[in-house]
Amino acid sequence: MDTRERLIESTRELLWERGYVGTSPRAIQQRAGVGQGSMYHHFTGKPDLALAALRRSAEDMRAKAEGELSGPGTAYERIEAYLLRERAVLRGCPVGRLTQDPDVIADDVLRQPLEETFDWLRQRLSRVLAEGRERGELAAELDPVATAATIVATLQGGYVLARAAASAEPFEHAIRGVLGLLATAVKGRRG
Amino acid sequence: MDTRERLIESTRELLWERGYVGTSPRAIQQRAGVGQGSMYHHFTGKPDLALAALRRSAEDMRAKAEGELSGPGTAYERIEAYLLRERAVLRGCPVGRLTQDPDVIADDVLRQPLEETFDWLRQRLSRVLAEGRERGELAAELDPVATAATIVATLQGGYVLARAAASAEPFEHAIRGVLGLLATAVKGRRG
DNA sequence: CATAACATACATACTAGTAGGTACAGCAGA
DNA sequence: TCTGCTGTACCTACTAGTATGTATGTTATG
Repeated sequence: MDTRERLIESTRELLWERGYVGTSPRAIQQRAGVGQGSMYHHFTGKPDLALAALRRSAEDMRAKAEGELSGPGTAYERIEAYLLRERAVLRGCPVGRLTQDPDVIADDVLRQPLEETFDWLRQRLSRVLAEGRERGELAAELDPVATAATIVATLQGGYVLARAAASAEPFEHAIRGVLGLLATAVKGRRG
Repeated sequence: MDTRERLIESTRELLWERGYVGTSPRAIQQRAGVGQGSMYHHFTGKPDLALAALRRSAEDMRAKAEGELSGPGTAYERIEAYLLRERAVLRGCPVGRLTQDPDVIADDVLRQPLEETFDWLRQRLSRVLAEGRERGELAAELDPVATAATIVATLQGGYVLARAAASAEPFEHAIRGVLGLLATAVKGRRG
């Protein structure tokens, strides 16, 4: 792996472990095994490095979600597959994590990839739900846009609860709960 | 307001604005208009101050939730009142915010109030849901424990999305979505 | 009542170490 | 030899805290 690549991967790890304000250029250099000069050669500074790392994390997240959501099965099954894979990993969301960092949110260049990623995910889920409704799998009353936002929020909030509890239990309950609620909107299961 | 009180309130503000690692003792002193010696007289250090601030925020959050959840009305109405008040404030959760801070999560003394607060909230919502089910307001299939976790997660996740978008829109969608899903489990509304 | 003894409250100066960089010199390959 | 890359030195500001001082009470004792 070349120097630039090592810097990006080390930054990804540190942003995940320590957040943006908690990650120093020095720490990145040490983890990557790269001198200060090299780092400032490849990147203009800490925000530039963070942007590269963040874009890669967002890309990863998007590709994985697309894998499950574009797969076969009913709308419910695809969303279930997506949520259960996230539950299986239970590592937390490297993108969502950064939303709590004031320096990231204050910088529009850094915030934009965050916003785009969540917008994409909500729209993608919304399309899956709308398709399911058109096919008659889901109740007509179900609001695809609002429900998609709820699913993404449940996932992100589940990670918040898991960190507070230092345990996976609240996260698993939250996923089970949203799938249970969604199941009540599945036609054929009702009544 | 005396010195100790000003220190706690300034710490609360800064923890909310900048997080734990982003909040320095110096910044706290300056905002409180208090000298360094005074700060270290009243508190042993940064973690001690953060603990006092965090406990107060948790207490606030709990008291407000209890106000809505112990009020009159059906289970659905009380939960709706709670969620809509949070939506009206749309300030974010000062407790949930700290879960993304590694130094807070790593310190059991600081993490404990976070865990207790969310555990309490999940249990409180769970009891409201169980009562609603017993009274025949809600479908028998509804899982109170899982659904309570979903509601708390939706709220916390909604704040995550709102920060990423620098807008209240995703948060409002998420709240509307979870209330819509919950409404499908309200008896009399089905079919 | 006067005053010594002591605790409380607040302030200033100082510390080692880190944050986030700039400036520049050397070196290896095309 | 020029360009890309890397290493070393240096810089200013800040972090979290200690050490040491002083001003103001608050009892205890004669």
